Amino acid sequence: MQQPSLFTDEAKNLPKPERIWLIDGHHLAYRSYFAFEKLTTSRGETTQAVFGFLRTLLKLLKDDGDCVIVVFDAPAKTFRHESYAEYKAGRAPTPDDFKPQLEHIKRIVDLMGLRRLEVVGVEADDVIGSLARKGEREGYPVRIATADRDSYQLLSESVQVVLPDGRVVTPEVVREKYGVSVEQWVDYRALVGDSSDNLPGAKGIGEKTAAKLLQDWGSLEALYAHLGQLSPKVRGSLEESRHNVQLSHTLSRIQTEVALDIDFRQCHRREPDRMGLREALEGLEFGSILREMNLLAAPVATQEGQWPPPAGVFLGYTLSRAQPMWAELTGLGAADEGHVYRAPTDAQELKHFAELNALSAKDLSVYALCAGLWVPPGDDPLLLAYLYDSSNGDPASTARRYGAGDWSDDPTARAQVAQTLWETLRKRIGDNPQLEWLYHQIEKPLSAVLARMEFAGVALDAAYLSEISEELGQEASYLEAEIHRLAGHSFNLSSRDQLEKVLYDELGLGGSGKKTTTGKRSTAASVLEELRPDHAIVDKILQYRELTKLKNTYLDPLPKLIHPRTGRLHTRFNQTVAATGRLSSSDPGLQNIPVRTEIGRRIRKGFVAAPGMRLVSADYSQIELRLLAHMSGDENLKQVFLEGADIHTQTAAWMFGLKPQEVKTDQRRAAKTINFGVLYGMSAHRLSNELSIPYPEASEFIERYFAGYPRVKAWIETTLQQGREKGYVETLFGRKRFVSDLNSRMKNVREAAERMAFNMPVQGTAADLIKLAMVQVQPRLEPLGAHLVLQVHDELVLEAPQATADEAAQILCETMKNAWKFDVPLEVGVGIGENWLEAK
DNA sequence: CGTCGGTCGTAC
DNA sequence: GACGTACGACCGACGT
Repeated sequence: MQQPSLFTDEAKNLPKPERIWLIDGHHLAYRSYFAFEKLTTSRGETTQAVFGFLRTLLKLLKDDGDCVIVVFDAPAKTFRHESYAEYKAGRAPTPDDFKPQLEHIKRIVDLMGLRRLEVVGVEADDVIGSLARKGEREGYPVRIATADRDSYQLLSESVQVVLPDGRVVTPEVVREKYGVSVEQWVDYRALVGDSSDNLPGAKGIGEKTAAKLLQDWGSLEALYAHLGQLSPKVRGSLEESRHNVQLSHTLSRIQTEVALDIDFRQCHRREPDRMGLREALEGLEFGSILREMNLLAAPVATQEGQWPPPAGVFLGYTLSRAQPMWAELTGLGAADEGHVYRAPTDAQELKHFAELNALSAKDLSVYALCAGLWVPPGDDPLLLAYLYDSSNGDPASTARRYGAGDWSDDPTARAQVAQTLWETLRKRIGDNPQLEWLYHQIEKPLSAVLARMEFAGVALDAAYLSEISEELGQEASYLEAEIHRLAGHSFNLSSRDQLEKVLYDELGLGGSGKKTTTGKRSTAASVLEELRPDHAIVDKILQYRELTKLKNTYLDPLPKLIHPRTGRLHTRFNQTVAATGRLSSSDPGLQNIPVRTEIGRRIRKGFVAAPGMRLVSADYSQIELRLLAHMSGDENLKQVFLEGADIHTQTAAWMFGLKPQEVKTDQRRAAKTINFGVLYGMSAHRLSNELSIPYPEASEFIERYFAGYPRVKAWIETTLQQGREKGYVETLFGRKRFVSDLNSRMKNVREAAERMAFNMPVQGTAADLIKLAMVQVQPRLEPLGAHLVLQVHDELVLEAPQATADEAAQILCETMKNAWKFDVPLEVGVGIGENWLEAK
């Protein structure tokens, strides 16, 4: 597909360019910085000014742009000049992340073969003004690309301004829109002013008045010469603002007589440096611009091939809805290098393949299972993209980011995107053996395990859940009536805004002073807990909240999601969502089924084994702390686990310098809270709340904790150091998470980034581990007629025939324990039951 | 009428 | 002065 491009080879050295383009580089970049939505690379580098600049430039030039001069302010400037420029720009000093972007822009301008011009000691405006006049004198049509309205003074028969949105401004446009001639433009600007350009103008004189005055009197000079003949109001304003008007006039006036040694005949565009451009744009992750500039490897002319295709193709497909268990196939196609294949829209066509290579291959595989076929997912470029950078997970934005094309609704186009993305990412990952290993040993085989789990689903006792729902519903409506009575009127209890008014305004409760992010007074449970003694209504509200939460989130929705054909509940296990490498579960999410409260546990009982079967649940004990022990190498922490001691008691012993048997319950409780909190970066503030102890004491506890486990502290520091230097942190197996903001100067931003950064390696290694266990255990369950049904981060649930349940439990437990060898042993708790609660 | 950000609450 | 990772219900503002 040949399309007009900036980079076709047609731009030969012609004797005389047809048109001169003058690009206000600095101004367009600066405007893009603010006008475009914030954009960063996966490494956290801000890029929207570069992106916006290029987008605008490409749009404006299209294929017309033989002689293009991009003008920037020269770096060597006097202090006076700089403050003057900033005054003129009317903005705060340039943001820190703008300058690096400007450097990218300049480099790219050079790589594109455009003429870049910086004249020391002359502002870009004045360079452009002088070039425009020069071009005009020499008989060229001139176009100036800028958003700066001061440039209108340069307009003439042959000089036009093009705004970033593509609109062309001519003298007629100015006359029509503003009612003044271009010769009057500077005077007009001086009168009206412009707050965004920080031109003060004349107080009280707006666009209409200014235009009228200039129409009547011709010029600013004439106005001031005839002040006596003006209305008192206008005269007063002009006199009072004389200084500002003069200043605005000076600031707006663009120099046009700067002598510049430029020969437009020498400004023809040079051949772009394609390799350099490609590298630069890839580094910036501008996939869409790479495509637009036709910089990607020339796509081999695609031919229509005969269906069925040879093995090894990538499939593209569309489903009627996102949940494959509930979807119909609406389109199917395939692509390899050089061919596309259109397929009949029929699941049976998938029989042609031993495995399904596709973007989101697991979904297609699950769909195939619904249609009675088991074809495991094969290669999935999205899994590679996710390993390459765990912020990649959705097909559309990933395809765009790496220049693999638009994620359209056409199945063959999707297949081509899959093919392209696969090639691109394979190259990028090629030199990283850990990511290769994660792909081949974990993510790819795991996708097949997950497909079967999703299709297997889990049985639900709907009648039992509906009984609970009924009971909770009655209890809730009783509580609601009571709450309305205590409040003195009825209101929507589900509205936290209305509740806020009732509690704090009408009933005058004090509150903890805790505010939400938007400044409202919080009604969260932790706040209400403190208010409980102050008014009887509070306890009722907390109860009401618990009941309706469980009813509305679990009891009522879950039975509706039972599949009519299987009679079971089928969650989706998302493999490319969580930033740490964990799985997520949705439609419905089954990784947050209640268990902590009594009613919560009743809900868990509703998850049951099929008749004649048992549920087996196995969970890692203290997995993250064990991995922390291994990864930090802390001898004390390792010793706790090597000895099989109680981690919380032993931690208290380290902290308080006691023997384990001397540890008091409060001390153990404190240690337990810190053990849980340390990996999340819990603050002393939070700890003092949690334990109801004074802040200094909480602070001291944390110090003692790190004193007891010195290498833990060191490991956190090392991890953060790596994050700051490399831009990413990683798990034991090399799964990466890029974390920006570790070098932010804003304390709260930086510290939030730090908590993410040192949490990920531990949370992510735990995720790697259980995924590995899942891949290992799956084939061993098959002979027993058992199969996995759920994964909840550190827990696996399987369903096994009653006869083999014990053996399945044993295998599950052993596989989890031995999935990988660490410096500390892994403990796994296991249980068997007719429902999930019993099994745990 | 749908979408989306904010708030809240479940899990690990 | 915010404790990491998710999903999802509900409200209310906003756009069609």
